[in-house]
Amino acid sequence: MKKRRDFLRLRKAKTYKCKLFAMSGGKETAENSNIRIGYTVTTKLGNAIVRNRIKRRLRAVSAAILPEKGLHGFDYVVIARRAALRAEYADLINEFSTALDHIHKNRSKG
RNA sequence: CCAGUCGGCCGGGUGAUUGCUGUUGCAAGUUCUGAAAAGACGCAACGGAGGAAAGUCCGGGCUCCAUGGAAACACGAUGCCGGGUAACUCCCGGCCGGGGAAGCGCAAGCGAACCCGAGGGAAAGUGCCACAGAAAGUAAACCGCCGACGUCGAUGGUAGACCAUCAACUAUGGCAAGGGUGAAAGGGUGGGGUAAGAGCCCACCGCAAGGGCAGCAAUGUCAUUGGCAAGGUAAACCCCAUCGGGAGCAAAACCGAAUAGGGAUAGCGCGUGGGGCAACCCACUGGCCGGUUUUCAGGUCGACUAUCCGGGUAGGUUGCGGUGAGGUUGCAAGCAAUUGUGACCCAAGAUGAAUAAUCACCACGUCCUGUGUCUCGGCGCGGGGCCGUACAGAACCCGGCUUACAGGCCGACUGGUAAU
Repeated sequence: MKKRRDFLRLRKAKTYKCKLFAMSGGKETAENSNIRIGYTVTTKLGNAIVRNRIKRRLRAVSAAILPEKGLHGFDYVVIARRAALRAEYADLINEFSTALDHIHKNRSKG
């Protein structure tokens, strides 16, 4: 996602929080359209070097998991926390997967 | 060899695997996204951060807007001199001032290397100078010094009045040398002089004035004269001189939905007055237009209805990757900044923002340790720990400044020690 309004639309969506990041997600587009994801890394987390590194790690994780576990028509927003910089890759994978399960649960209602 | 100061440069390497991004080539579809504009998807080759890319503090290029003349005022910037540059508040060279170990001088002071300086004007004006101190600027007098024709005492002339000499004390008197306060006390040192003192006088130092000489200049220097007048602060107001349009790539150009506004034409006949049947013409008045004001000149605008048209917003493409104040390098000129000229080269282009990750080996530093050597603290060679390898990410492009930075390399200067 590249537009600010896409991010704002997910502010009230279902959210999963952990030490590494917070993830929001919801069904926003048609059933057959692509999965979309956006990353929020604020200036509080560090300088440009640190922020770029966090975004690269999160992209690597989502590229590994989303093709399998992501749902078409869903938008996701990942808000990074400082711990995401130094966390083990395996921990990131686990938390990311848990977050997706949490968001997808009870999706028939909303 | 050691220590210090100043300046310049570099700022990890090689390989493998997996990714990201751009360009080019090939391939591909009645494909996918989108109303459109436009974009996405495959394979291969090649390219892919910095010395500060940072802060966004100056100066330019570039883009758009504005830009009639004159005068005054205001605002902002700059501020020793010369040179460099596209330009600068930058750079180079010089001058001056301040600091400054050794040294010179009785002293005041002078003072090479090196460091620092927003370094025009304080003998136009105004303001300010805390605390302390008597006094902070038309000087003044706390302690202090002097001291009569005054007071008191002694001695003498003659017992007294009175007079003379000496000592002490003192002022509505003289002084500012010494003490004390302060960041700063109205030239300094030495001598003469005096009741005590004082540029009161003299010598030297400092200062000022006009002059000679040297220098493009800032300025320096020489003698003469003056006789000390002129405390500091302009990064307080101010004065003087010089210079100065605005906004920025979210600039700007092109393509281009919805909705709301805009323009043109027609109708109606519109701020005031006059003419005309009317269209319209003339005059006057008002609003708006440059930082402000004045003046001359100029431009522009005014209600309602209908029809038609096109620009702009969201979004997209270009701008934007390249012949450029370009890079590498040689020669020449110059103390230098820099300039001239020859040869070779063409080098990231993202936009929720690529340039990375993992592993192996090496490199450097550090710690532990073995060993050789000598001037006994280093240096050389070897092994290990796996500890450390910074600051930091282009965002239209250049020139500077400032700030951050693990570690390393080179050069110059000064001083010390040893040897020749």
